[in-house]
Amino acid sequence: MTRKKIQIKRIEDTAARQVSFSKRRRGLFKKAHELSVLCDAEVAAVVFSATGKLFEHSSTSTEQVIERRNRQSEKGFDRLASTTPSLEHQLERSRYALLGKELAEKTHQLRQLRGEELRELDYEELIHLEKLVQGGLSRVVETKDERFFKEISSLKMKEAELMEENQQLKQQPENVPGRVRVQAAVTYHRKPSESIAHAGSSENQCQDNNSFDISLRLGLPFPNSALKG
Amino acid sequence: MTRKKIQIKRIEDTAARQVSFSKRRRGLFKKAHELSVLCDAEVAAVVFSATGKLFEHSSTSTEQVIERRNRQSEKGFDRLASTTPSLEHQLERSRYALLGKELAEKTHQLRQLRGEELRELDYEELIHLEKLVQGGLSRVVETKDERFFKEISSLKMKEAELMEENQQLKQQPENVPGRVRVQAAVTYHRKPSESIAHAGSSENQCQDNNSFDISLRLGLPFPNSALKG
DNA sequence: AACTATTTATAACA
DNA sequence: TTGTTATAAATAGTT
Repeated sequence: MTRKKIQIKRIEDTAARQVSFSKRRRGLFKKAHELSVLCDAEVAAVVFSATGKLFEHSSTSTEQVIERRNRQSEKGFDRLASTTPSLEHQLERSRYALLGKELAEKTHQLRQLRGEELRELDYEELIHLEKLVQGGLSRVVETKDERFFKEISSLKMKEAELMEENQQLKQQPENVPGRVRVQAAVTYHRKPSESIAHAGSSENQCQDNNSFDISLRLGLPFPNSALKG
Repeated sequence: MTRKKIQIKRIEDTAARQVSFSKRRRGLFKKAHELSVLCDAEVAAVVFSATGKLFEHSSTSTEQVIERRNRQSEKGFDRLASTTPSLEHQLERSRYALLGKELAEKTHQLRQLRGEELRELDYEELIHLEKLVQGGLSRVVETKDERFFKEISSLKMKEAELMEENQQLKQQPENVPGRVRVQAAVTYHRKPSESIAHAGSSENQCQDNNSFDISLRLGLPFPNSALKG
């Protein structure tokens, strides 16, 4: 809160959000530390970044604080736990339920972002959702165009290089040490004329060009997942 | 840290310590809240006072955050695994793992729909994603405009009805059986003239109109969830 | 609980 | 990322 007062709502700019996250996380942990020391308290703070990374700070150990918290809040549950199958089982059950809840929530959010299940949203919420989706769309388009532009430039550069090379080769028709390079140039030149017959010429070219190989998909944790459902 | 700088060490004066505890605890929770909202993070803070009282704050639920933390380090399973690898347990564990995988996938999809983590998508996938988001946006806008239009029409109809009613009443100034309706009409007529003095006349009118009550939010399964993150 | 004089935290910028 | 700085926010001591 400086240089300018900000509203407490999601920071849309990704870079700024990440910077803020780092700084504020440090700030939070410092405050937690001070509280524990100054006031003789036991404090634990657990933070997950938007990317799912875990950060934690604790005056003792997070385990210990969680354990103490469980003891504190459970009290009446112990008797029930001993009667039913096993404590472990119950724990697992509740963890499972919690996970299911999270999953349901995320599924619901997904559907809303895709423009479904909007009946339950009021006017203001719809406007907010629109802004959210609009923001997402902008970023997608931006990324797409960026990549498009890069690939175009890369292709143009390569084209220019090859044309120049060919020009030089034409000027010295019978040059023995340059033979291999001549073949490469010829291969390149043949392709476009071939592809008039086929439809997907640009895609074929892509496969020939290493810098154009965008099959990062093999490294995807969830290949194409966002696109299919 | 004011009036005088203090050292970060246990405050010896009991009263001062308690006051500081209250103030700083609130401060910590506020910071935790801000971090979660601004940076789209999941945050939980657990505090035990020196007297053993438990305070906690969490962007979602403390349970959920603790659970996620367990999942993250995947140490939660180790305990179970070391005890009884019964068939039942194994089944449950695999179901749990499956659920976790789904959750991770959905989380990832959500981020992509919001225009993040796009690096791993190739050009075609980006185009597909763009269409998807565009479709969602269209539906959101459509729904929003539909609702807007409905409310406008409803208001206009109401206005027309009332105007007609007033017109009729003006033509028969002293009509005994119509007395109740005259009062209603007069009430309606007085409002706008009153509201010249006040500023927010339109808002006041809205509150009078049931069809304009858009507080469906109370029925939301996950209130605002899709909109906040 | 309020009030402020200060210290701290931090948003924007570099 | 790391640092700087102008300003907002938190809060120690006080009432």
